[in-house]
Amino acid sequence: MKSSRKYWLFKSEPSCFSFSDLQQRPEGTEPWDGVRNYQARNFLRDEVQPGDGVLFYHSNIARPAVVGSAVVVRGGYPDLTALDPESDAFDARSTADSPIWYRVDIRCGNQFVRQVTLEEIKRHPLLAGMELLRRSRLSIQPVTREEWEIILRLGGVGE
DNA sequence: GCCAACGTTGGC
DNA sequence: GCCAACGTTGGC
Repeated sequence: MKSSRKYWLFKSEPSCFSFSDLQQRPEGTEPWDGVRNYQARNFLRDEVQPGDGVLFYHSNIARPAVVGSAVVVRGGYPDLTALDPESDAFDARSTADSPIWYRVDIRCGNQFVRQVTLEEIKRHPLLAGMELLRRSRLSIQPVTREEWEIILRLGGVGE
């Protein structure tokens, strides 16, 4: 049985990696690496699948917002930055045989015509249950199909 | 830049 | 396995 498509929200500080950075990558594709939180890791390793939809969220700025969509093009595989002593995300506990951290690859979808701000999400009755409003620290979050559709519509785009 | 929330570490 | 100390996230 083919599992159905899932939807996610990925956070990024735009000063670190923005949606426009993603758009400028070859084929708009980038490994989503450096995640060092176990719950987020579990999603990346076990649940995020090729074809899943991603809401790209800019955090830690004056006007936090979902700014675009993306699609998963490769499911969970070991995050090799954990093995690289030169990397900021190096983790001495992780090894090639027994990796701790995982990443997925995403490809940019559409930049929103208008950003969907955190403030707007808070005010929207149908978005009040979003994980984003409850688990402030989680950088990879599941999103329902309904939330996905509403936010794309508010953003003024299809996928 | 402040600071509350909260995930992680490590002593016991 | 508890929990205090510590570090980081992220809204404001």
